[in-house]
Amino acid sequence: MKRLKHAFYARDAATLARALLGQVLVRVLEDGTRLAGRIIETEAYLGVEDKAAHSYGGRHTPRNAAMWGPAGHAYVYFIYGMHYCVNVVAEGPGRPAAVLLRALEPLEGLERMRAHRAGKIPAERLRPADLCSGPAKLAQALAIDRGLDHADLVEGASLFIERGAPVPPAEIISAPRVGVDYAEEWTRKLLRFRSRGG
DNA sequence: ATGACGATTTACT
DNA sequence: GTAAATCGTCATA
Repeated sequence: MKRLKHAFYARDAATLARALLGQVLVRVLEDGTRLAGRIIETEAYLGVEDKAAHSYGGRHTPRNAAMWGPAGHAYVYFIYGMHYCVNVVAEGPGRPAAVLLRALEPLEGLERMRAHRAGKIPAERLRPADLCSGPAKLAQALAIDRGLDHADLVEGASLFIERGAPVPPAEIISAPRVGVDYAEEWTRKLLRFRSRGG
């Protein structure tokens, strides 16, 4: 498989969000274990004009600094006091846009993902479909935390994306983004993308 | 120094 | 359907 290069990421977030569907997110653990999943759901956060984005209004804080950095790096943030979410930085300098990875279809390292997700959850509920079916779930399954904020997906060794089969436009379902009810007119915009049939 | 809140998940009624 | 869990971050002072 071939790793996606910088040019793939350096596009507007909505275009990147659609292009990421079907690509394969790869996480290499400290011990060399490879975890991978096909990206099946994304959300685009467009930049300073997007009231749902962390960069809205030009906000540039320690937390969201990665959004202002180079395309093709990770933006990982901690939310609700207990969860991490993973984004892929889009666009380029001065354009703080990113794509939130919302769901994967697990492909490699399922046992390890299950172990990461375990905790109090009964084994029966750790079917493959439950491992990466949400932004915080996939971060947990792939052991992605603040340590991977700013990680370079183009050159880095621990997190990157490999070329998969792109999802044709006709197979992409658009919907409003989740959890952004505060974003006024930006709440309704169709910036969430899902591969039909998962 | 303080306080309100969040790009979620889970369990429970 | 509703609510709890749980704390870093940021705006305000």
